[in-house]
Amino acid sequence: MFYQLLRSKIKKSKSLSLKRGDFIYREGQSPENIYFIEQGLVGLFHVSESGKETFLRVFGENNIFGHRSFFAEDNYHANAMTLGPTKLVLISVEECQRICQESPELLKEVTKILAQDLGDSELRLAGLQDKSAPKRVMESLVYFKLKYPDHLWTRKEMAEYSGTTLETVARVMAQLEKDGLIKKIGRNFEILDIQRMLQS
Amino acid sequence: MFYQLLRSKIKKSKSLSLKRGDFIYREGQSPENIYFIEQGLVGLFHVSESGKETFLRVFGENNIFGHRSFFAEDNYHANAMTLGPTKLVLISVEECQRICQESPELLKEVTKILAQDLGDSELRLAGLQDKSAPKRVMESLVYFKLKYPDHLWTRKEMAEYSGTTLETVARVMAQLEKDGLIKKIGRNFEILDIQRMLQS
DNA sequence: CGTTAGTTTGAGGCAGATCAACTTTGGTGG
DNA sequence: CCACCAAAGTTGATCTGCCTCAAACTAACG
Repeated sequence: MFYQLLRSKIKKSKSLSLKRGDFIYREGQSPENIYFIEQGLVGLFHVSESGKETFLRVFGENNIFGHRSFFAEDNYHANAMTLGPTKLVLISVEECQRICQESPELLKEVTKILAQDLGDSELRLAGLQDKSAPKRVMESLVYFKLKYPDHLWTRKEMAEYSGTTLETVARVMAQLEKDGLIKKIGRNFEILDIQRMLQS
Repeated sequence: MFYQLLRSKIKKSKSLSLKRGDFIYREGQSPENIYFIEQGLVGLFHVSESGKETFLRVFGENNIFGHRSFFAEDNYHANAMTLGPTKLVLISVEECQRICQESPELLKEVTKILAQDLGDSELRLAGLQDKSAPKRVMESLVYFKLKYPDHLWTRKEMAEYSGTTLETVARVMAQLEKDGLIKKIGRNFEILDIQRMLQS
């Protein structure tokens, strides 16, 4: 596995414990570390001039983040924020350099992750053009529930991921419950019929 | 430079000459080559079920394409099509494997390209949410004209890149000409005031 | 100079954003 | 344990940007 290989290569690192809503880094900063998630959940958000937020990527346990900027030799293009209590391992850029040189195998794994994420991002870009808002919301619900079933996702998070507004997410969810596709439980929800969620 | 390093590492390759509008590969196919552009221009397009096309990336001289799928170990997620007469060098996946192993330095360069493209794609994703159609069109005009000034870009290409329709592109361009920001020359155009194009 | 691909312009409609008011949830501390 | 309150969610009404459809026009190539 990727993360076991990575951890075995780390000689020097720092740890960091955070609560929900803490920022790990902000757009525009130059990367000082790559981050490994030992426990918890992190979201990557872009905030535009007008204040509109876009939810770019989610990172869960054993994922890394902050690597894009490091490899692009770029400043961060978005904000990284915890979505719940989180324990991180910080790997300095110097350490990253060393690890990459020492283990081309590991470098290739990171390349694979970037290539997959680029594909995902471009398919989302395309989906934004021709899929209706309800359809995008449904896909997001499935994505979040399958990948991170234990997290309580807010309407805002799901809206910013699917490229809509929280009102639209609420309306779509109300309709989906009427149609028997999901069941709302307090602020949480449960998917009753994944098949129909994805095909319609 | 990246492409000189790459070319020096290639031992075995094929060449291919194409005219405008030829497909190099199609969505869903499994990658058999990575492609290097010796001369010409190639566009990467995603076509959705409903038939809507999205222009994902442009590749010019000394660029590679097809690499994302190779590294993601994925099938192609889009169609690659020539935008003009083009001369390609085909590098088989076996050859790619060999080159990556032989030159981690080159691998790191490819990783950099992927990381940059991921950043670009995510910023476009964010821009699609909060920038108006006219603004996105203006940014696309600037992008295309600066990067590939010699190519005659169609309204359709610019629309599919900026996430609008050709009608909207035509309307925006008419207004821009009225405002003295661009000058239309036949089907081509010229930017008169880049500063104002980007700030407004 | 005919043909076709590309472009322009107009009219109309609608999906979904926005604004606003109200309700619910669930954590906190008294 | 309950009352309170801020945060989160719901629902309705309105409004508009831009897509869609349609039709006429024009560039550019053989």
